[in-house]
Amino acid sequence: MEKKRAILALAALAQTTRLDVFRALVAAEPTGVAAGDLARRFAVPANTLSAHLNVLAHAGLVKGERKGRSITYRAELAQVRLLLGFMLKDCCGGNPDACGPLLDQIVCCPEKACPS
Amino acid sequence: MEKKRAILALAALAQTTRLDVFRALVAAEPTGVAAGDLARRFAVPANTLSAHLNVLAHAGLVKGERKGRSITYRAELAQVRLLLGFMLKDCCGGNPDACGPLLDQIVCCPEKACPS
DNA sequence: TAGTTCGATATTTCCGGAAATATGGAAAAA
DNA sequence: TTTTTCCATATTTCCGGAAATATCGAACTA
Repeated sequence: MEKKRAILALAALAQTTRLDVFRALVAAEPTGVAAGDLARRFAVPANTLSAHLNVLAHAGLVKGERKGRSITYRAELAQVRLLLGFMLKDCCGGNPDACGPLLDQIVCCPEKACPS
Repeated sequence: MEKKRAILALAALAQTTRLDVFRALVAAEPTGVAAGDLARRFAVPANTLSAHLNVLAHAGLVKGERKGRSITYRAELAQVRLLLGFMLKDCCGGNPDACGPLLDQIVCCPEKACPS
């Protein structure tokens, strides 16, 4: 991932409502959530939420698809993967010695990270 | 890492100069770099860089220590670790099925991630 | 009806000039 | 020699203008 897109993604996530929405969409994979449902869930006006969704979409982190009258948004996990890869490269690539303890302490799904 | 601090960190990194500086400091671990050297390297006025360093420090991503008349800044790898953990938790914790392919494709130091 | 776009306002962020603060070296004074 | 004074360097703080962002009512669209 190039720096420019990484900055877009970081900025998109650096806002309370957007981070909440994004987390909800990741958790809702692969089904997705309608924009209106998100607006209700987080008590945000529809137009404000629309603007936030637009920022997330512009960063490539989510994608909307019309489903009848409503529009279902889904998280783009591939983009998340690229973003995390970019950030890890900054640390590990820039300073390999820091990589070991860094990855060791990441507690997420260690058994899947090491498919023996 | 709590959400508030994660947002601070994401916002701190979502800016070209700050991301550049942060990357340089990660690469310069554990020695660190003086503020003035960073200003020269990235051709940014001292006061502007000082403001950026302040944002990074407030987010806990870097830390400055006086060394004589200059101030040496260092990256806080522990905080980076927390931030990456937070982001991974959003994906893996929120949707464990997405975790496997996500971590599999992270190319950083795979041999260290899986210390057989 | 569900969402988006437009337009206006409030707030925040970015930037750099000017001045203030901190440190230490070197010369001058006691 | 010790202390003070002065000066140069390093960085931060203060300030305001310009640009970007956040928010929401109202109109528009699918």
